[in-house]
Amino acid sequence: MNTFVLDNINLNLDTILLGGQSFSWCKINNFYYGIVEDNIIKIRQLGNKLYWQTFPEKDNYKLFYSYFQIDNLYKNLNLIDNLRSKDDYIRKAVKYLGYLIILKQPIFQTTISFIISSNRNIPLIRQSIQNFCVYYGEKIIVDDIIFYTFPNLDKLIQIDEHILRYQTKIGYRSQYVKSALEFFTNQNVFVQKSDLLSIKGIGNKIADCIAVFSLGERHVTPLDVWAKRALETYYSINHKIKYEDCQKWLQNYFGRENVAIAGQYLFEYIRIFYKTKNFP
DNA sequence: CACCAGGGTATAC
DNA sequence: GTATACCATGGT
Repeated sequence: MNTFVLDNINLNLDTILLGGQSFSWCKINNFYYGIVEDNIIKIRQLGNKLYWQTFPEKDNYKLFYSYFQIDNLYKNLNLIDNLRSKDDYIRKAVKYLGYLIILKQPIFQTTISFIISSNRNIPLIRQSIQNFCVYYGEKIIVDDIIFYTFPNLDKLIQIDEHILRYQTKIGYRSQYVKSALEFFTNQNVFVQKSDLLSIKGIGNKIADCIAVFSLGERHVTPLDVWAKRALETYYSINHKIKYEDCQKWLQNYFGRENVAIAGQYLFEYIRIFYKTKNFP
């Protein structure tokens, strides 16, 4: 395993990897294993060290550094410290959740994943993504555990829409996946948020998921039912406020560069305590 | 049985 | 521009 030494900080990998950002990580024997398109990333945090390895290509520094945004790590943690002193709920959320980072996930897998996420809960989304991998991905064994990679464009485009719908259990969203596959077939490398809105099944919220979790956008956050609950509960913002106006309010309140990470804290924090209405 | 889940589309006004 | 029905699937 490779080692990355953290400067006296502790990342909350449970929330970062198993929360709302990605649906492709699992925790086995205290190691996290993540399916990142053709690769598996294995990681564990012990004391102030991150131990990591990649498969099947070993020691893929480029992948690890990019996915975990290592080059921006301390800058981003600084932003969290600034936010904490500025807002009481962020302060509570950081106190409870510790340090979170926003991953930079590959565009194709992220787009398919969040198209599938619409109007469903996280366990069900996970299950569908896993179906994609098991049925259409490549088998790869790591530590005697069987994984399946996320299928690529060339593979998925061969699958009949009705078969895909039946096997992955994504229901009516299969036509949205098809639209995404056509988009990537005609798209050369660079993807912008405005392009994503041309895909059927992608509206404001899912486009923001992809922008934040894959394209590195920082000045918006996905406004789903949980984010709206957080805004209504903590900041008395009516949930009927227009989507774009809501983002503007967040930019004004938290600062333009902080909306994504602030939103991530509010999302993960309220999801834990919403039922009890008690926010320690 | 009703209602909900990291929503979006089509249609109607 | 805004409101509403509808969309599959599985869990509670």
